[in-house]
Amino acid sequence: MESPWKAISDDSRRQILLLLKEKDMTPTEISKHFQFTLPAVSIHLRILKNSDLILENKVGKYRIYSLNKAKALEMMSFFAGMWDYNLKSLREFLENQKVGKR
Amino acid sequence: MESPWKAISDDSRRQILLLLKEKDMTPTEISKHFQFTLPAVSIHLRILKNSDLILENKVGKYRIYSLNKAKALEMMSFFAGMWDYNLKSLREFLENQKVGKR
DNA sequence: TTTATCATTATATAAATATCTAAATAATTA
DNA sequence: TAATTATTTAGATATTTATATAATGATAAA
Repeated sequence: MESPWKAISDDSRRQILLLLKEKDMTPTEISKHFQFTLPAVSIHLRILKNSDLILENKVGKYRIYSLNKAKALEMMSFFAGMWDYNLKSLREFLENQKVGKR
Repeated sequence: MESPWKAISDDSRRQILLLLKEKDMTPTEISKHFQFTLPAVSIHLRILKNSDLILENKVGKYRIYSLNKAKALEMMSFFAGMWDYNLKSLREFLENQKVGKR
C-alpha cells in the first residue's frame, strides 16, 4: 500500500479524482481531459489505486476506474482531527462550500 | 502560497501537524521529537507556513508555531466533496474515529 | 490466426525534494 | 560590547518524482 498523501499531492491526480467524482471512466477517457500521454495517465491511476483512493474494474479489454469514497472519508478524518469541531459549524462549513448534493 | 497538498504529503510534516495539535511549539521543541536536525525542522515549518497550514508568532528570539484550523477545515472539504455525504453518517464516522473532544 | 484496440510496463531523463554540515542573522544576557 | 542562544539560510548531495517514447500484454474483431 502506497501513501495516499503522496498520491493526492500531485495536481493531475487530484484532477483525476475530481473527474471520477462525476462518473467512472477508462484510462483513455481520462487522458482526453489532459495534455499528457496515456502511459502517464496509467501511472497516475496505478498510484491512486495502490493507495486505495480509486478502485479498478476489468471489463473485457477495458478497465473502469471509480472513486473509493470510504478512503476519502478516512482521509478527511485527519483534518477533522486537526480541528476542534462541533457538528453545527461543520455542517455550516460544508454547506457553504456547496459540497454534497443531497 | 505553496501547495498545501505537497506540504502534507511528507510524513514528517504530518507528524509536526499532529504535534502542534497538542500545543503550540518552537522549532527547537519540535526537533526534540525527531531524529533530524534543526535546519530540517526549520525547512518543514517554512513549507507548512507558506502553505498556510500553520501560523508563526515571533516572541523575542523565539518563534512559536501553531495550527491553522481554518485551513485544515478547507482541506477537509476536498474529501467531503468526494463523498456523497449525509450528516448522520458523517457524525457517526467522526465519532467512531474518536476525533473532536467536545 | 492475423490485425486492431486498450492498456500497462520498461527505460531514460529532467526536475523537485529531503536533509546534512557550515555559515549567517537576530535577539538576549553577562 | 562580547558571548550565548534560537533560528534560518546557503551549498551540496542523494533520492524521489513526473513524464516522454518504445516495447509488451491482453482482449476483441476481421
